[in-house]
This record gives sequence, structure tokens and C-alpha cells, in this order.
Amino acid sequence: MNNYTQMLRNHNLKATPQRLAIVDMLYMHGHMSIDALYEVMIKRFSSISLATIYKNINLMLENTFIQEVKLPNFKSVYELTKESHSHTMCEKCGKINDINLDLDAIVNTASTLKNFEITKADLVLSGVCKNCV
Amino acid sequence: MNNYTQMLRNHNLKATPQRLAIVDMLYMHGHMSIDALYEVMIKRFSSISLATIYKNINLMLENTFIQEVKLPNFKSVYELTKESHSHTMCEKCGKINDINLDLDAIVNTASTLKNFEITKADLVLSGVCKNCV
DNA sequence: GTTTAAAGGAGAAAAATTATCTATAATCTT
DNA sequence: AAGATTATAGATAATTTTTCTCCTTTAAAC
Repeated sequence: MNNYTQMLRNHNLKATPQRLAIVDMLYMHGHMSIDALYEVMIKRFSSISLATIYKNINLMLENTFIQEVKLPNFKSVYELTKESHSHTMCEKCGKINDINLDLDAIVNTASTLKNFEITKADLVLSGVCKNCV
Repeated sequence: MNNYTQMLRNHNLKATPQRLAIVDMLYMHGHMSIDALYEVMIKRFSSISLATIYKNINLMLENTFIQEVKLPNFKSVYELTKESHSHTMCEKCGKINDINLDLDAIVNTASTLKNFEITKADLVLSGVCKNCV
């Protein structure tokens, strides 16, 4: 039994081939939109329904097995849940990457400034990546 | 001729009553979703079409007269364009507020770290506001 | 192997967004 | 200020996106 099978079961999700493939695709590609996911999935499962993609994405979101990344001007992408991190997005090629940045100072400043208990910081840095300059 | 009328014209947008009201609502409420906007607009213009809301929001977005704020787990809200800033969102009451934070250090770090030309930084801090603790 | 509970697929339904068309209103021209 | 010009509002249809229903199949438990 592979890793993902166990991980899915730990989240009370049956390890179906479709589900394992979704996880696999997200692992390989890093970040994928619903459309992109459907496109690659239909190659493996010619009769897969778009509803299956949605159902699984939503289930995995509820179980925090995956997370949604909302992007300015683009459709959301999804990624496997990992340590808290930020994202860069190239406005030319659309490539999204993880980036580890220490936001503690900022979060603390904001917290005291507004008397606000911060539980999460979502940061997306948009621009042009080195390949697209 | 009021301020908004001139501002709209500067963006090549006719200053219709509906449009002025949208701008006014955004100014007063700060951040509004499409639904919330439609709800208040229909009180003033009983026959306003939802399409009018969408058309105007999209037009104003294109003209950067307003901006979209994408929020984790919630629908997007829109705000009048102003100086670059970040947002806090209370997960209990849903209230969204502007917050001015100096992200320069972070942006510079990210830029050199990934060799990435950053043009925009979108930061949303989620948590619990002082009123909801 | 049998049981049972969950998941997949097909398609309908619902929700969200965009497009089309015509009358009207805002702006421009003079 | 009046008429000409052009953009916009509203109604509705169309499209797109997402969710739901129903029935069959499959994974997991025993």
C-alpha cells in the first residue's frame, strides 16, 4: 500500500484510483486548476466525470488534504497541503511557485496594530519570472 | 459636477446614476461582493439588472477604477482603487479591513531569492477581530 | 467471498457570468 | 440649448461553472 493510499485513509477518504491519480497529479504539477486537472485526468480515465473532479476537490478541501490558492486575475489552483508558505505567480507564463518567507514580523505588527488574532496569512507575489523577462 | 463624475469620465466611463451609486456604495461600505452590491442597488433602482452590476464591475476593473480582493473561503469583494495595501478578514463576522503594512523587505527578499520581478503583493490576513473574540 | 458504505459516472439542475438586442440617457457639437 | 452621436441600462437568452440526483460499481471491513 503506497503513501497516498494511507494518507487518504487517514483523512477518512477511500483510496480510489481516480482519487489517487488526482493526488498524484497535484504532487507532480504542484499547482493545478480544475480545468487543467480534468484535462490530464481524462487521459487516464477516459470516462471520468467533471463532477468527480469537483466532488473530490471539495472533499479533500474539507479534509484539509489539499488547499485552494486564489490568484489575482486567474482561476484558483489547488495544491497538496504542506507547511505554511507563500506563492509567486508569473503574469506572463502563469507559472506558480511556492516560496518560504518569514511573515512573523508582519503578522505581529498587524496583530497589535489592529488588535486582531491572526490565524493565517495568504500572500501572492505577482510579477515576471526569470524565464519571461 | 461631483468628484466621482469627473473621476469616471477620466476613466472614459459615462457617469450614469447607476454607476455613481455603485461607486458611492463602494466608498461607503469599503468592500462589497457582487451580491451585497446588488442587494443595496436594487433598493435605489428597483429595476436594475444584475447584468448591469456585472458589466460595470468588469468595466471599472479594466479601467483600474476599482479592484478585486480575493478571499480564502469567501466570495471576492471589490473596492475603490487606492494606495497599495493589505487586508484583514475576520472569519467570524466576515468584516474586511484595509491595513497598511510595509512589505518592502519581504518583497525584496523574495525577488532576489527567486530572481523574480515583483510588481504586486496581495496579502490577506485571516483571523478573529477584536469584536468577535 | 459477502456485506455495506462510499464513490463514480451520466446527465439534470442550479448558480454564476456573459452576450445580444433595443430603447434611452449621457455627452459632444455647434 | 437642441440635435446628433455614442455608450449604457434593462430584459432576456446563452454560456459557463458548479452542484445535485440517481443508479451502478467498487473499496474496505468482516
